[in-house]
Amino acid sequence: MTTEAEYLKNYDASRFPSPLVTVDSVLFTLHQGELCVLLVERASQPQQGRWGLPGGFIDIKRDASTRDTALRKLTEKTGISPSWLEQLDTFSGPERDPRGWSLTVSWFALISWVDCAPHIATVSDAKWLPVRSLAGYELAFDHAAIVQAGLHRLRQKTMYSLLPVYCLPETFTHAQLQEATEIILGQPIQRKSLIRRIEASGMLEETGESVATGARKARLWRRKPGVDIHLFSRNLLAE
Amino acid sequence: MTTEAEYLKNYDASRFPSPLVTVDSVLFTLHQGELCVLLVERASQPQQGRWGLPGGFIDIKRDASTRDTALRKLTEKTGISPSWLEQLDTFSGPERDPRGWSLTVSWFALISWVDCAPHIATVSDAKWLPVRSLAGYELAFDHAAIVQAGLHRLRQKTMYSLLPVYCLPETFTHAQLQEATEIILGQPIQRKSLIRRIEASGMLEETGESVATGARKARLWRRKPGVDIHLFSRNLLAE
DNA sequence: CCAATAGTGTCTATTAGACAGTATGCG
DNA sequence: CGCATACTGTCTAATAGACACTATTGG
Repeated sequence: MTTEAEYLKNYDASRFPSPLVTVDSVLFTLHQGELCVLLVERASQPQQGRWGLPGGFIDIKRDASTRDTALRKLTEKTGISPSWLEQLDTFSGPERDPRGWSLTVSWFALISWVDCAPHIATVSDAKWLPVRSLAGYELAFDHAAIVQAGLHRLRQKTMYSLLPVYCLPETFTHAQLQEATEIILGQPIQRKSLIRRIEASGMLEETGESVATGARKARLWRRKPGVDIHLFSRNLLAE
Repeated sequence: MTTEAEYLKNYDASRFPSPLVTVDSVLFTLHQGELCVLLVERASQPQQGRWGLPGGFIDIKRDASTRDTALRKLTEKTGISPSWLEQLDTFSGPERDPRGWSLTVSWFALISWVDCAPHIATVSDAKWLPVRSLAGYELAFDHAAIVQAGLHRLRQKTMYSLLPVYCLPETFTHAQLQEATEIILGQPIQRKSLIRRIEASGMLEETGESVATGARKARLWRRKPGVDIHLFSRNLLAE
């Protein structure tokens, strides 16, 4: 009989072959009417020179979870933290990375373009790619599939929540949220439906400010501090 | 400059400290009016003797993905494959396993009780625990949190799909599906609403058989082969 | 025929879609 | 004052909830 203490004293984690573990993030933003995903150029082998998702290995000395790893890697690239971050899926198998059996924990993130554009613009190994241009790229590893999973999550969740607010600056108008939603869904939505949802959600509050848009001034809104995302029980665009 | 081939030749995966990776599954079934989760008694350290989720290490020689690992471990315990299996979430951190920084990929699974009861009944280290009795158990590691995540997924998805069919035998009546749904949601639903959804989903077909229940015979239904799950655009019980 | 369960008809409630109508601000 | 854009009112459509009604089967 071995006690747990004795067992742990003699435990050697390297005795069994273990997969290569990485953490990758699909970070979306909206810019100039386009939904864009953040890509980084791989500086080292394998697949050196290819574009792929921002990510890398867990630093078990510093990261308290894979969320921390995702945040750390994104902060390195964008300069700031995403406004939204949730786990997406894991992808695994013997073939997806030439170094061997590998597993990546993927995260799904949103950020407003104005919040991170300055930093991205100054680095040459990171860029925003419009998702409609993805077809022309051969991404590293299976990152194309991970981006597709992220797109699917984004579009689904946009149908039953106000998730697109996390792609907008701190304050925004109804029209901006409508445009963000329409870009993500790829089709127009009813402004009235959106405004009804904003009221029902309890997620947003007026700042009291207005902005001129060339005609009647539009009220500015922001996320209520400490209020969680609201999930609706019906979808938009339920054909 | 190193080519990818040269790089891979010299690559040593064990150079960097890597997390301990496991795969665990939350397998639910319905039995005697109760929602139950499969637990196994840990035969070895750490946490020997505690009950926890069926799972274990990836066998990189045999498993083509963590789905394969989940299936392999479930098959060892239940004797057969679950009717539903989807990825749930990953849980990670330095404290969740006493052996060190660890990560588990959790899977969410459903099975009909009649399909696996015979095998479970013959093994002493596995059992079905009604979820309402979970409070009295100290599960191994953070498995209590993983079970809660599974329960949440099950209840959410039951609101916008016919997921409970995967807890039923191959053929079943409307009344059985209604009862399964009510046990999962913990409250009664309208039979008419359920039947409307069955028709609209296109997921089920009549077998042509009927069963006597003590009164009028009930028609039997089964999942149409090759037909995927249907997601509704509105929830049941949208208070 | 009666009891019990299966299955249907149909009215109401809720919320999205459509779109017309009103309000406001600037030239 | 006119126009563009912001915002509102209100009708329709789709689908869930409620519940009464009919159908079938065994005794």
